[in-house]
Amino acid sequence: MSERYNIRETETLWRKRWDESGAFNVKEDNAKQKYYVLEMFPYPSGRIHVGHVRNYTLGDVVARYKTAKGFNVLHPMGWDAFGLPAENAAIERGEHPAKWTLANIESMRAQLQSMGLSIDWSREFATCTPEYYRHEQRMFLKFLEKGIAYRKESMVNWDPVDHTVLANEQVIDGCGWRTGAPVERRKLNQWFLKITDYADELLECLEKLDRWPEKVRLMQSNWIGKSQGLQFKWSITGRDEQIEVFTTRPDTLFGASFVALSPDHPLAAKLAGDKDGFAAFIKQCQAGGTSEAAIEQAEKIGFDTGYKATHPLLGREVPVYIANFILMDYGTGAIFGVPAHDQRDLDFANKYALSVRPVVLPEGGIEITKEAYSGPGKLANSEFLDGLEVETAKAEIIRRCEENNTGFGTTQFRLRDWGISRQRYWGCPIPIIYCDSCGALPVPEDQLPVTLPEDISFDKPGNPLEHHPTWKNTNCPKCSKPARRETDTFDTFFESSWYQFRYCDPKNEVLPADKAKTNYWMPVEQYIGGVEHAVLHLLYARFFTKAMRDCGFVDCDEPFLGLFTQGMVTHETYQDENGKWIYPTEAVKNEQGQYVHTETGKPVKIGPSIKMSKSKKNVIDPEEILNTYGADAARLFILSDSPPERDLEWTESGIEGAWRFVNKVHSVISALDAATPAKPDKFSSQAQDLRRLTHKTIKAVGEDIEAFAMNKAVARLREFFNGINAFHTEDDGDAFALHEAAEAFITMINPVMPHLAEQLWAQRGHKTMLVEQPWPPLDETLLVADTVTIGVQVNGKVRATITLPAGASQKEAEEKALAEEGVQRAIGEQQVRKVIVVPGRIVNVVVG
RNA sequence: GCGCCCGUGGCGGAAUGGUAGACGCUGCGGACUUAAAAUCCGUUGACCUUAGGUCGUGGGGGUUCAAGUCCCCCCGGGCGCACCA
Repeated sequence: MSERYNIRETETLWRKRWDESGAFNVKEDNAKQKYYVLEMFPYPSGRIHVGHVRNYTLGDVVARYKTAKGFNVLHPMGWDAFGLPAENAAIERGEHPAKWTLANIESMRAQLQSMGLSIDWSREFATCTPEYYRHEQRMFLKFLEKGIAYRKESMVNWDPVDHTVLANEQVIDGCGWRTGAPVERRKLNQWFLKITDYADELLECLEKLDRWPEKVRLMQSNWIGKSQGLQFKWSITGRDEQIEVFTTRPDTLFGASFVALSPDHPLAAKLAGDKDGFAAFIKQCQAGGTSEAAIEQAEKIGFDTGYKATHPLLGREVPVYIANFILMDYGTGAIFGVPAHDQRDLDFANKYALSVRPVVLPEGGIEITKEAYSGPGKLANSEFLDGLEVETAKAEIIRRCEENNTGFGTTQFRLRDWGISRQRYWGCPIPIIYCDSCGALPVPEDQLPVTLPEDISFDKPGNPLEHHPTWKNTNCPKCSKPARRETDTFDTFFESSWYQFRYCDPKNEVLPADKAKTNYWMPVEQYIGGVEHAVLHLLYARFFTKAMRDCGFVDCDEPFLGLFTQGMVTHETYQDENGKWIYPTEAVKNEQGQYVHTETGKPVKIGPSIKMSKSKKNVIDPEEILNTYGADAARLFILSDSPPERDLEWTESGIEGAWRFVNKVHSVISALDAATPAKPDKFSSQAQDLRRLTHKTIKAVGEDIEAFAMNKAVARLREFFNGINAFHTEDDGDAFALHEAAEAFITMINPVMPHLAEQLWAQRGHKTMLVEQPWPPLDETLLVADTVTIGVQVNGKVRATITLPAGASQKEAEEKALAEEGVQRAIGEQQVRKVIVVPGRIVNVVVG
């Protein structure tokens, strides 16, 4: 009979059993259909946060459900173990990054394991080990061979105090996030991956990713930024050089009032290098960093070269400027300005008193002062284009330029090549050797992997590898003379770009992964993670997959067939009477129902539920939750209420409600008779009702999980439980129905509350574990009820409900509906014009 | 500025165009208890004095026998992108 449910003991017991039996360890099996479910792997910060709990619970529900549905499910876990925090810990506490990282992995693994996830831990790896990153070095060299990797000079954010490159997101208000020093723009030799070669494929394949959120596909599409237009040349009066520009609005050529070059354009210095004020102008352009925000705030400034440019079709000269808002990385690094139809050009023209010539006129004409017109209209003041619509004019002018050989129609992308060099220690070494005579050479195959030196010092700013006394010294593989190693390491997004393949064959010493294995497991059917990686990681991983494919490593085009992006976890915020943020654990309700501080007893101000953050202290510690309420309650709560794609509000009452349910399920289900009764020929009506509920729930829960509507699945299960709890057995049929319901219930709560489910399953005398138990079979014939209760409307308003036999005719329904007292009252003196009967749904009496 | 998403009880949220508010949280009432906690039972959209009715899915219009759901306009909130030529 029901005894008190010992959560801690029971949960530990079942985790041990799963572990000992290797319940979640899988291998390729061609007889079974595979299903690969993957959650974004964590950075080993040392402690899991609630976001992890949500992420991995969602994945585990899918994994356990798909396993029960008969799939061969791969559900692995690993560690995204390279990255800055380890170096910061080394600087702050003098602890070696490797030691710090490995210790963090140990504690985080224990925390994750206490969630009871159905993970194949035998496949675990950490990306910071040579066993993992050696394959990256091989891939990189193969990329180099194939022209996918290359080296070039580029502009970067440079922190003058730390002597290191900063990513755009590490620049805050033009200053380094750690040092606070104003960031400089610097030209640096960096390694790049030619993601732009894949721009078209990356864009086109987005259409096929129909199990991705529309939002993410759109973000990637915007990021890739394909645009079509005309690339054509202007002559410079009195010089031989030509200026090539790209435009998406070739139709506005006759509205041109200037040509502008990027300050980084090779022609800029040629045309203006000897002019007064040029050096100062360039310096001004370089100040202020390269972050989007910094660029946006910058005022448009230009430098008049004094030269004029012409185009054969235009027949007049326009001035040539150098302007700070022209990007060298996009298009050709030069433009022609049409102030009337481009806001930036108009701002620039107004500042330098350049002419404004409208050439596209909407109905009724326009006057341009401060706002450019970019809408539709007919061309004017444009000679042979006059009267044409914008699109026709574009085509026409491209045709003319191609005819006179000054230009051609082309496509440009916003996407830029991926700069992968980082001046860091804690990353994968880039396997390159620099020789004064032979240049940059790949590290020979037999010298791979290039491993990080263990004796490393962080006492100087800048790249520790650069400062290492001996590590970078080596000999040229070609001429054997002394040479230097590349001291930069890969961007840590490198590791996460291919880890999905590595799980398929995590111990392979020769290859990233064996093709036979990746061909079996890949692609990932269901990927789950935060939306913050919509363009970064998710785009890199897609690109990497294609690059690996083209280098013969894999036969896969897209890594993730299905993607689910979960919402954030939020919590109320609390402030004490001085406005200081306090932790949720420091606020308690007093007898009057007001929140007060646990120590001072003074009132606490409650703020809105917002994303958990350390600065606002509105965080909860998953370990504490797992210890107090158990994994099942934590999992249940995190799946309840909120749809997974939306933000989830963490509340104490919510987790307590979940905990209550766990205990109640245990006491109620434990108390049921465990014996398996024989199936009788006849069932009482209450038994039929229960069986219908059972099979309705089997259908609904399956559909909900497939649709990621975990909150609905939980609601169905609770409803089902309420039905079981209210049931009183009176005959053999009832016993059978209850037995059927109980076993189905236990099987279906398994994805959500696996420990409790196993415990109840065992208590019912089963010798096999629930992890081997298939999803309960659905009997569709039991879904149909003998009677249906439907609403009766009069002019669309519900006035009564009637209960009819399942196969009742329309006439019966109509008669019964009209016989209802409430219906008659609503009809009153009015004339019945029409009666609409939708069988099994509604009766609507139209009067008036 | 452009694009996308979302507005339903005190709260989180359900609802193939067909009985709005499933399921839960909170609150309230009761049982049990010396008492409390736990547990159990009942109740919980607003308004009208009850039978019963009226109003209710951000606001306004429309389509329909029937609209939270479809269409148009507006308001509010959130997210993404943004000198990309």
